[in-house]
Amino acid sequence: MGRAPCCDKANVKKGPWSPEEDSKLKEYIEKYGTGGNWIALPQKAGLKRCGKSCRLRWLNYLRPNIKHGEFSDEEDRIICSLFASIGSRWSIIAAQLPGRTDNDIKNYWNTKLKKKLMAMAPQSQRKLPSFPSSHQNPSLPSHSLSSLFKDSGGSFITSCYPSTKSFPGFDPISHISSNIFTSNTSSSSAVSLATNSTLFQTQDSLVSPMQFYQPVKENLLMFGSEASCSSNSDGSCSQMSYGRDQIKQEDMGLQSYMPNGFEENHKFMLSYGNNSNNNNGGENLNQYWTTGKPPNGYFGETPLAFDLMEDVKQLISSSSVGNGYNNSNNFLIDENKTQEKVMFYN
DNA sequence: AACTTCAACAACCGCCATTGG
DNA sequence: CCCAATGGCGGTTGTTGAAGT
Repeated sequence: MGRAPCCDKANVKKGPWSPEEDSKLKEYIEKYGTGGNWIALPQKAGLKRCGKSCRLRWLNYLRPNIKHGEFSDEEDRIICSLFASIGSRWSIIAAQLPGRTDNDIKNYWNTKLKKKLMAMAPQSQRKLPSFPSSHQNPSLPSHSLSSLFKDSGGSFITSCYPSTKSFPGFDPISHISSNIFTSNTSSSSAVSLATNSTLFQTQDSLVSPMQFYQPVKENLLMFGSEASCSSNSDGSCSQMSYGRDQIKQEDMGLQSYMPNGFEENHKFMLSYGNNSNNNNGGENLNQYWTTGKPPNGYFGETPLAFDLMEDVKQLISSSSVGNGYNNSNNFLIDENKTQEKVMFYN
């Protein structure tokens, strides 16, 4: 038996919204709020619309401070840079562009920005390379420019936008706020990206997508709303930490963030604990890593990025570190309990 | 003027994650 | 723990108007 429909399809209006419907919805929400229930809202507001449709209309068009119209060069830059990094995570990208909706950005990318990019590409490379198929890596963004780098040997973007050429789409994104990837919802995981130049170089010494990011801290790739870096005993620290959302909701998305340089010759360490000092979970895991054997697939096996998340999930759910998915003590947590992290060291 | 093509964007659909009974 | 309801997201389709023939 299939899922029950969210509304009575026969009795809901579809198609473009009329001004009357808009004002009904706007007035109702401004007066009563959404009540946390979109499904019930249309009936209360006197609308013959599906709840989902109301939600979309409100979020994409009616809510205050929505920006319509031309995208600025600055916005182009941010979109392109983020797309190159995380792929088609439109909601995350939209969170970095106040007033823009994910739908808006998606449309803008599909109709203009992508073409702009293609138009600037050399003739021989105008066809975007094929992306990894879903059976290889179903979670990889379908239009990930990181994949594009891999598949095209890294030459596509560089030949479009050599480093000497100023192009709004692929300048470094140092201007992006440190709370990049912070969603505007209750979960406030954030990301800051950093790398050293060698770490992210592709195997064939061509350009890496990460070169578009300004290094913030050497040898560090961190996902989290504040920069906390734990060093290895030898002082080296190459760390990636991911916000809670990346782990819980988009855990496989971790692969998307795996820079090429990590695929070989890098060890990884997974650490859990609370924010300032590792708790037992972290200690257990550190011990696991320093004294025990790493999970299969961690060292020198390619494609590491593809295997990594499975191993992380395995670790998290293993008895040695407890059930990290459900037991928040096993994550790094900030004082607001919004910043749970997984870290990797080399 | 009529028709066709194309671009832009609004809206829908289906899937998946989360939540709460 | 299970499952239905709901929310959120990304991909896709539909609609509209402008431009071209």
